[in-house]
Amino acid sequence: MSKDARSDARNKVRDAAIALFAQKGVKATTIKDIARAAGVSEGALYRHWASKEELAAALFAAEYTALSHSLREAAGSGPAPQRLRRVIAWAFGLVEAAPGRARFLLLSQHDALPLVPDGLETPVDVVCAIVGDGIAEGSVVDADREALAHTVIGAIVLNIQSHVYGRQTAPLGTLVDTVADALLRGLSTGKET
Amino acid sequence: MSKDARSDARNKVRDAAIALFAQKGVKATTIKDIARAAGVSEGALYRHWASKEELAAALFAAEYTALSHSLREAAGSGPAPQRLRRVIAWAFGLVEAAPGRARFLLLSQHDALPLVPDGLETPVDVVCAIVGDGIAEGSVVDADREALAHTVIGAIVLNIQSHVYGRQTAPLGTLVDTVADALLRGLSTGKET
Amino acid sequence: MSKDARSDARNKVRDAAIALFAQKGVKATTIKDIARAAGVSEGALYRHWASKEELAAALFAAEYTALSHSLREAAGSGPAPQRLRRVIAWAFGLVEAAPGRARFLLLSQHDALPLVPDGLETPVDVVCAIVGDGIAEGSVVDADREALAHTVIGAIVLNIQSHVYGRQTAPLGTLVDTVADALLRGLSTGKET
Amino acid sequence: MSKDARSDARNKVRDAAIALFAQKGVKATTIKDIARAAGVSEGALYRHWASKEELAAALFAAEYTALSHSLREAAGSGPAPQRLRRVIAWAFGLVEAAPGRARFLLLSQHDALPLVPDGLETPVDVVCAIVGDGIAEGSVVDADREALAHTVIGAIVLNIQSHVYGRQTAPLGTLVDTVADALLRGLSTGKET
DNA sequence: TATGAATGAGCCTTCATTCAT
DNA sequence: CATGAATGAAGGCTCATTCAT
Repeated sequence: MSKDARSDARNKVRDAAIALFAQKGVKATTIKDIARAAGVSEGALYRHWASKEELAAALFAAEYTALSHSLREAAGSGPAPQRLRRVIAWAFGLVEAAPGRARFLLLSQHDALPLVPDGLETPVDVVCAIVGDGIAEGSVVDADREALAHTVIGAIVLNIQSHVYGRQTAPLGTLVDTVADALLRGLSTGKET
Repeated sequence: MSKDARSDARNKVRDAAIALFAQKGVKATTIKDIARAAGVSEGALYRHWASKEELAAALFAAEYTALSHSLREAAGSGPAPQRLRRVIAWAFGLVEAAPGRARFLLLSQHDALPLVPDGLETPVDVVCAIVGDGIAEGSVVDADREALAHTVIGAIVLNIQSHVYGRQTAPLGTLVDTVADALLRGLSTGKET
Repeated sequence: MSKDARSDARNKVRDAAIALFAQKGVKATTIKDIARAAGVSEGALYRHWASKEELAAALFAAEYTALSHSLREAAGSGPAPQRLRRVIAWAFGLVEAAPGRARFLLLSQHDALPLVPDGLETPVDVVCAIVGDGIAEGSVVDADREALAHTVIGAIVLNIQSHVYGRQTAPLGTLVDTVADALLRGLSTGKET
Repeated sequence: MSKDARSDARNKVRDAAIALFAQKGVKATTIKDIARAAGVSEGALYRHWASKEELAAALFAAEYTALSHSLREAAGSGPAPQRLRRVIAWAFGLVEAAPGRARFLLLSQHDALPLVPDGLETPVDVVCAIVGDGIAEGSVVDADREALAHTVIGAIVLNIQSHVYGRQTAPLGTLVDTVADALLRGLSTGKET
């Protein structure tokens, strides 16, 4: 079906673009690069996205919100500290399962973050919400919700970054507890709901 | 004096370039942009740096190592937890004192970090060293030094980022204790040396 | 047909470039010059050649080897002195038939000769071979083959040059016998095989 | 004396420029190259010549006419064939004594020849005159003077070129007789005056 | 509809020339 | 006078985008 064919092209382009953007950055990746890697023509690309920049923005937004959903799902339910631990574990797991996607999100954030539309739920929102829940339920210390959430996210992101850039050689999986313990010891009140 | 004039040109270019790189990134900033903003000719730039890439790398390396030195100085001496708290306070202070520099370091890291020569001491090294000292002296929990250091750095960086991008509206100064308390509660053993 | 269009572009560029290189030399001819003269865009040029230098080298190599083949054909067979006379006649004829090509070969030789790949047969090789044959068959004096060949080629080239530069106003056609007689009287043994 | 100092600068520039022009061609040699090699400032150059092109033209014209004088002197007197033989010997000798100058004359001729003012005596004129004398005195065959002269000059130039470009490995000195014999056998009537 | 050749604005860089010191 | 930093036009080349086929 033509619909499927089109979807195929979209997917091939999406995967190729993410991989290339992750390797070289958006600016350094050319339309020709993407088209060749995806096995489509350069013109075909413009049938689905209006420009290279829009492609990057759309891809980033999609990955970014997909990440939010996955994170929310991975967090599950229960007391906030437990949910945060699961978030950390899941994030570290993602890098090992899909390093290209992780690198893409990392590398493109400064280019693309400003282009993400306002209403969408972001991974930051997800963690903020969990922290907010924790404060409400008394399991997380009562402090600036955003500040605590960014503390958690920062810890995750930088550990991932150091792994991706090769400074951290220990497998991320082995660090989940180290990071989560340190973080949760800092954020938790110790009281369970 | 010609010496001063030369320094002036260098400094004007440096400041203009840092501001522009911070606004738009290295790739999106043109030589013409920099020359115009600095009030010098395009050619003049090549008397001081061999290429745009080298300019970016030199600027980044200089700021990056200056940051390391400042961080080390700001940390002072004493038990690691106290030194880390001072690092956090200093970093948050820097953003309010020199937002352009902070944005430059944040935005250029993915472009320029790979170009920083190997031997130099980085801000990451500084924090790692402090954490390492803390572990040695028993004031910091005994865990992967890099992971803990990146947890601290990530917390700092992401809080700065959220401030720079306007998500966090509270002045960073008011968040020092929130972030430091959470982090240090997580990292400290409670034992002082 | 697209195939023809492509060939057209290549040919238009080739002809324009040869003419311009012949007028001003490779270095002094700009890509813009060529594109304008050929009626194509500047970028189009890079679809066929990787750089201006490669364009010049490819064009020169093609003309240079085409010249070799023509020379060899024009020489025909028979005793070396007769073949050399035909070479001279043919070379002088070429200048009148295609002065642009001749000028191009003359003007570009210092720029482009070093870029011609080693294995190719050059016009110099052709004349050397004829002289070598002549020595072997006893129709040419027994002396350094290269030196004799360059004597012949030099006589041809300089007469062409003086014609192209307007010093020699007599039509080259009328000089074939003058030059050939002088040269062959000098090279021949007088013995026919 | 300042006059001497100026002359020194002129000479240093001249020698450096000739060497560089001979190595890389006029276009590829920069003012900075010349100034550095000559040990003078870039601005100093403009005190003696109005532009790089004028420098090249002046240098070429000077070498070109110096060559004429040397050639005329070297030719000496006597029957034309003997004088031509001395011309050949002298030219081949020059290449071994001053290869830079020879290369410069060879390489720059297409760029600079059109700029040589009309009235000056050129090496071509010198040979033409000798050939003309030869015809008048009956020692050279009665044919187009220019054509015969260019035959001689071409033989010289191409043999030098093949030597300079490394195709001819035999020392030029050993080829004087080969080339001169062939040429003079072709041009002479055999009658001495 | 898909293709990929063509376009041309714009980029980085060079370098002849000028001129303040 | 000599110097060499500054200028800025111009060059070669790239690449996002368009459009004829």
